[in-house]
This record gives sequence, C-alpha cells and structure tokens, in this order.
Amino acid sequence: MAPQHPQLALDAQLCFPLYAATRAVTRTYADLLEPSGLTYPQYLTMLALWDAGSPVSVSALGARLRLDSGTLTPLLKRLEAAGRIVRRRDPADERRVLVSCTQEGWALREQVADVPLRLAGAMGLERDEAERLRADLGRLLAHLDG
Amino acid sequence: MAPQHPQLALDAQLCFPLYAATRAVTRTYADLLEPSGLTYPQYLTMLALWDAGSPVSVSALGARLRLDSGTLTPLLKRLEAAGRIVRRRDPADERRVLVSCTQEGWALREQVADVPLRLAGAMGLERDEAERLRADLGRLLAHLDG
DNA sequence: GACAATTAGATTGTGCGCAATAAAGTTGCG
DNA sequence: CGCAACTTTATTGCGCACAATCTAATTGTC
Repeated sequence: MAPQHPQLALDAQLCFPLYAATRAVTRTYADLLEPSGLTYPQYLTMLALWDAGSPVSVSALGARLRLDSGTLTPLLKRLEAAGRIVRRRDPADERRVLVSCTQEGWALREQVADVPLRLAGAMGLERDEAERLRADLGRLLAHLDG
Repeated sequence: MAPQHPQLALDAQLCFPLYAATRAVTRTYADLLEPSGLTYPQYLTMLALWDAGSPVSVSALGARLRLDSGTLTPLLKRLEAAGRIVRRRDPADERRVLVSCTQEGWALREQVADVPLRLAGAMGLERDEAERLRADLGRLLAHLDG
C-alpha cells in the first residue's frame, strides 16, 4: 500500500515495537504491582529512592529517572498522601525539597521483592536475550539523552 | 544500598531502560514531527492508516496500534479537527466508525518521508544493531500481548 | 551590600493510555 | 416476532509526560 515510501511502513519502524512493547510491559507491571498499590512510574521512583538511600532531592531523583518536576511533583505528592514517602524543605538550601522513605515505604520493598523475577517470567525472554536487550536499550538511551 | 534485594537495583532492571528509552525516542520524534504538526502517537496512527489504505474502522486501527478507543477516539478527533482525517459511521453497520485520510492527510506523507532516516541517525545505532533491537522487541511484544 | 544570573520546585495546559461504564446497533435463539 | 447476549464505539476519570511559565532562594560579581 505504500509503494513510494516503504520506509513509512509501520512494520519497518523500530519506534513502533518500542512503543507497543513499553505499553505491554507497563500493563504487565500494573497487574504485578496492584497488590502493593503502586503504579509503574511510582514503582520505578521507589526503586530509585531505595537505590539512593533517602533523603534525595527532587532534582537528583529526576536526573536518575529522567523525569522533570512537572511529572515528579504530583507523583511524589500521591506517594506522600499514601504514606510511602515524606517531602520536606532542605534547611541548608530552602530551594531544595528532600524526599525520604517512611518506614512504610521501606516495608514495601519486601512486598515487591519478587516482582522482577515474576516479570522476567512473563516476558518470556532467555537471560542472555534480556541482557542483550537491556544493553542495546542502554546504548540507545545514552546516545539520545547524552 | 540494597544488599538484601540486589534484584531491585534500578540498573538491574530491563524495564527502566525500556521506559526511559521510549520517552527519549518520543522526545526526539517530537522535534522531527514539529513542522508537520503531528504528535508521536498521531504519527504512528497516520502510518497505520497509510499502511491499511483507508477507510478503516476504529477497532481495526486499535488492533494494529494496540490502543483502545479511550485513547483513539480523542486522538482521531484531533486529527479530524486538523483536517487530516474524516470519521463517519459505516452505513452497513451503524455501530462502526470508519476513518479515512483526507487529501491533506495523504499529503502529509511526503512531508514526513524523511523522518525514519533522520531518526535512525539520531539514534546512533548501526543497521544490524537496530534490526536486532527491533526483532528482540517484537519477540517481547508477541509474548506479552499474545 | 546590591543586583543580575542561575538554580530548584511548583503550576498550568495539552495530549496520551487505560480501566470502567454507558449507549447504540446487531445477532441468535426460541 | 421478541428479547437477551454480544459487539462496537463513546464517555468519564485518573495518572502520567512534558513544555512553558512562575516564584523564591542562592550565588557570583563588582
């Protein structure tokens, strides 16, 4: 149907499987995370917080997750309303807001500890295949985002 | 910082580079598509329409793009408001809505014909690397979405 | 010490993505 | 025919993403 522009065929695009696979993974996470009450971006945010060891500033969190404050602020407010985190101004620099896990936030870790393994199962990729995909995506990300 | 749960480290996840790379690709497309006035999902929708040869029902379009009507309907309304497509009820089955490209919609094709090549350049992947990534993502998608 | 430039977050507005529900049309079965 | 089950699309509500803009606090420079 696209004789003059074969490069515009949906199946020829890298972007489309990337886009569709991301949404499929998000849906799969939604099921696995449902008991914990976390959304997928909230789960990634908690991973980043656990990684960093709280407290962390909003901008540091945003740099790690590559999200800006317009996305993070309402997300963090929902996590705070749910009792998972606390936000407070940094006394040393009142422009900064420091985010810390609550005890309840740390406890979530135990609850989601099995999620990565269950996800890996649902994705149906061999270990080396998954590792290659992760490496390829990391390279792509590094090139696009600097 | 995560001694008891190394599998929860952000860098150990496949999901995070997938998530971040998708948003990075979306931002890159936003720049390339800006002159055409299309968003990235609108661009994919136009690709699917050109592929199929219009008219196509909303459900057929949704199956191809793996999007439901809650996402497609407002998106299609915006494309219609911009004069790129037309929506009308199928006379043979009044439940169905058929989507067709306008002349202006077909003309957009010429305007975005160079986008895939320019995108490939921005992504900085070798041809075989990109092809491998596409195949891996396709396999992942097939497994998750059936 | 004053003041411009910079930095950190918050706010606003637009556009997805999807679950849940509603509304309208079609089909199948007695 | 009559009507329940099903299919298809639209609507509603919530949660991201992100650009643009705003406010407040800090830093550098003289």
